Amino acid sequence: MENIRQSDIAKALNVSRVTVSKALRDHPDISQEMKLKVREAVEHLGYIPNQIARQLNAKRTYTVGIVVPDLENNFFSYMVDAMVDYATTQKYHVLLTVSREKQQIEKENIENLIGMRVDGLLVCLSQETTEDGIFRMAEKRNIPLVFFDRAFDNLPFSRVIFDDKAGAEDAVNQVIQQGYTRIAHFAGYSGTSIGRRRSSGYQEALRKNKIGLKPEWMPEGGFEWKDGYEAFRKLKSSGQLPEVIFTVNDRVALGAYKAAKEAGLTIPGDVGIFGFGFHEITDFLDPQLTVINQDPRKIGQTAMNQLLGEIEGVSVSGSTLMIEEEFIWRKSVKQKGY
Amino acid sequence: MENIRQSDIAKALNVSRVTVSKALRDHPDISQEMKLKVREAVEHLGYIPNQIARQLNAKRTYTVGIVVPDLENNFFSYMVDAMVDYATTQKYHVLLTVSREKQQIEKENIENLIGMRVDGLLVCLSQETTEDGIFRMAEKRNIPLVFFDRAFDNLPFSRVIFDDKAGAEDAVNQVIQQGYTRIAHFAGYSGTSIGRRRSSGYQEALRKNKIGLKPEWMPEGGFEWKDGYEAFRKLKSSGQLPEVIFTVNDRVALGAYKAAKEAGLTIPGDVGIFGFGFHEITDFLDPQLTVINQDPRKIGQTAMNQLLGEIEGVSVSGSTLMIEEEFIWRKSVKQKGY
DNA sequence: ATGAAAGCGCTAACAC
DNA sequence: GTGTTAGCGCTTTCAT
Repeated sequence: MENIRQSDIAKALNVSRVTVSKALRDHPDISQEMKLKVREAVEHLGYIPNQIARQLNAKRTYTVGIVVPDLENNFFSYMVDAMVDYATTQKYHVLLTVSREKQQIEKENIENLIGMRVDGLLVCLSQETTEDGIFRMAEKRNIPLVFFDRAFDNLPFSRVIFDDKAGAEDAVNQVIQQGYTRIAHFAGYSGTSIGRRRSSGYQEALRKNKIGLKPEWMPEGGFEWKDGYEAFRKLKSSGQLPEVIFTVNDRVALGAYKAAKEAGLTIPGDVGIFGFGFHEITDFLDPQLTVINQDPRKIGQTAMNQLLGEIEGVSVSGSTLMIEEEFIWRKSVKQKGY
Repeated sequence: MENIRQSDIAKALNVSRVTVSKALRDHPDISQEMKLKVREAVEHLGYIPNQIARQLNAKRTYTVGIVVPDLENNFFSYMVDAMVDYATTQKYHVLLTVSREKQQIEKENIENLIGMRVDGLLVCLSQETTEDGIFRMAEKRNIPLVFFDRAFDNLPFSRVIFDDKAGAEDAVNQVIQQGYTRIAHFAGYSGTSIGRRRSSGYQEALRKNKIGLKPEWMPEGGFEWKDGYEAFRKLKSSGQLPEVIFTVNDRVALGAYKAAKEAGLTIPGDVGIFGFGFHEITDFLDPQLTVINQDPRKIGQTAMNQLLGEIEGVSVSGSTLMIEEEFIWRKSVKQKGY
């Protein structure tokens, strides 16, 4: 059985296709009797409207495109989950693409999605991305676009991002209030805005508390557990171990745990560790990670909501929405109790 | 700037729209000179073909629909990641939906995707699903569909599933070969095919080794960490602790770890634990989990490959593809060294 | 080598 | 109340 069309129903009922079209959309033109007949035929024949045809006509697809760097990272999969959830409640469809952290793939994804005539775009920049050409062209085409989690600063699109600087500063400050002064930071890359914001919160907290910065305590590396592992080993072999390490994310914290344990050090006894993070993994770390908690669902929901708002013309583009973070004390940093 | 069309290019070049259409698709009819001109104009005007119009005409969308129970579960997000990856290399788009483990939402998702005229469907059944009506209708409509990870047995669609029975049987057998006889199984739900297959592999291994089954050592509960936690506590308070526990998945293992540690028991000294699992979490468990390793990317890749094959008419529907699992000894079960 | 005509399935404007 | 006409942007015969 092939797909059946409105005209098939029309033929079966001996009326014109337009009558059917109108009946389906409950147009006042059509009599109740006719509508009933049509509905029966729809049921009986298993008619499902061809959205493609509708979309061509309406010049609208009720579809949004998502470009995400990676879905294996649970952080992103939570965001996408929340986006799909919210889109579905609003009767929008979701076309999903993955950039694999590559600028070139990201660009192709966006072009493909524009070809598919999505009503709007949700993008989280790849770590590589430095060129904004493709975004300029989206701007020219008036395509609603919202950045989430990672964004360009100098483009007229809305952005939904965590308030990392405030989160980091608050956390480091709380740790300092507990009496710590020797606090290192495993900083990811300063080439990314994420890395910069977190580092700047850290530095701000030290500065406000009149604690000097030590470059050797702010090693850059990356965002994976291997990077935390390496950074810890280097720090250890330098003989300059701090009291507490603030890691740029939970994967880096994981690596630091591993290296610390291998070196025969206990957490938090010999060294405390805390960092940005978000989900159940950090509950099961031993000891539980003290964390600046990020809720990826919040960012996903907010971003989709903002985008749909812009599409429907009820929200203004170019907004910056900051998502709050919460510092949660757990076992991996000792509370001295000052 | 609005979207521009082929006719705009045609106007600019003073030729007919058909000439442009042909030039774009490198049709032999058109002169090199003309093609160059067209390409320049495309570049200059920023023309991007309207795929919606193409799709309506071609009666094909080069889009596949995915229905997945949940994206927060890393197990599924890995699968989806692999699917998107593979689809992209084959120039297919992906429409993503999430069923939240609800039969009703799953059904609506499938209807929506059919309305969007996807070329094929990839579905992982929700835990609730018992009715196959919607799948019967997909069958009638000749829509290629491939089940992944969770499937109906009695429908003429292809299925890509882990060979859990073999995996469980092999693992339990290996453990028995190490000299263990007192092995319990935290079994999830026997209402799911996953639960049944894993349990049946466990039972088969015991039977073949002439070890009696003890119902009190095969508690059912669920698939979350709380369930492993509860099951362990019950077992402990019954005073009937086995030497080794085989858990239906890694989350249940996690719960068992937690309960064991709270009870002051060491792993693997007082009790060994192993189970189905797949990703980095199990590397960071302390001790590392001995695991029947499942690779969700394999299932995702294979399922997408099978579906696209069926769409293109080169693969036969109704196939069952079994994905192999690998038993990996790590620290959570002692190898006695027999 | 180029173009005119028709159609993909649906909707909107305007008759009858 | 129901039907006719035209068009969304593109492709595919079939003429010229």
